[in-house]
Amino acid sequence: MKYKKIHDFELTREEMILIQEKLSQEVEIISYKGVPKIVSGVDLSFQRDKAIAVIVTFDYESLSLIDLTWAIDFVKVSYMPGFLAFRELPIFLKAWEKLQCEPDIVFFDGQGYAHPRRMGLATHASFFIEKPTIGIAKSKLIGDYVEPGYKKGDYSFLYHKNEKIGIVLRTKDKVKPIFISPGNWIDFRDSLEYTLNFCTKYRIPEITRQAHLYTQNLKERGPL
DNA sequence: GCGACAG
DNA sequence: ATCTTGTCGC
Repeated sequence: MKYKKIHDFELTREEMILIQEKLSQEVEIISYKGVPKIVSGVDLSFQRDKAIAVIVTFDYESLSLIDLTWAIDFVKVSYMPGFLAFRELPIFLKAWEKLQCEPDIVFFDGQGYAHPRRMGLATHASFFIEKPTIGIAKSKLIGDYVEPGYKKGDYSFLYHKNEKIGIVLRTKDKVKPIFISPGNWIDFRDSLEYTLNFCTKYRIPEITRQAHLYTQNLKERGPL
């Protein structure tokens, strides 16, 4: 949590860019050491000036739910492409503090390394929670790629300025692919493998799909 | 100037 | 992301 104070004040676009550029120098796309046992998925839902964040934690092997925590707070920053972390991290961290278990890896609903300054939501978040992270996006932010095959498991790489920044994965036969990118302290190969572990029968991997279902559910019940 | 643009 | 019903396709 050593970078938390960075968000304790209003930031201009230029200041946010400087923060992203500085943090990006510390990103390490490296192989994950060991086998993940407990993993978490994060998703947020908005309504007017408030938002709710949900963190679901699963057993990597059995895909059974281990824990579920959530938090609600007022949204202070509007959405701006490239600066999603500044809008969603505050509320996410509030839910993170309630977490009783300690996940090995955390999946986020957005980009990781596949960002203009290599500092997408998942990557930025890693510096607060100090855990390996992976970004799972339903659409592309930046980069170029060739359409992957149409069968589940087919994939291609996403490039930006001659650098590999992500993976375009077909998670189900004949459906739009999703965009996977390492957040931090994990590499492309592991990000792909761990994501595929959660690809059962839907386009969105269970780890983030479940978080999204709970987020929509809690909204309907009143809390938000 | 024009097109792109995570959630 | 959010506002919302029916409907086309496998």
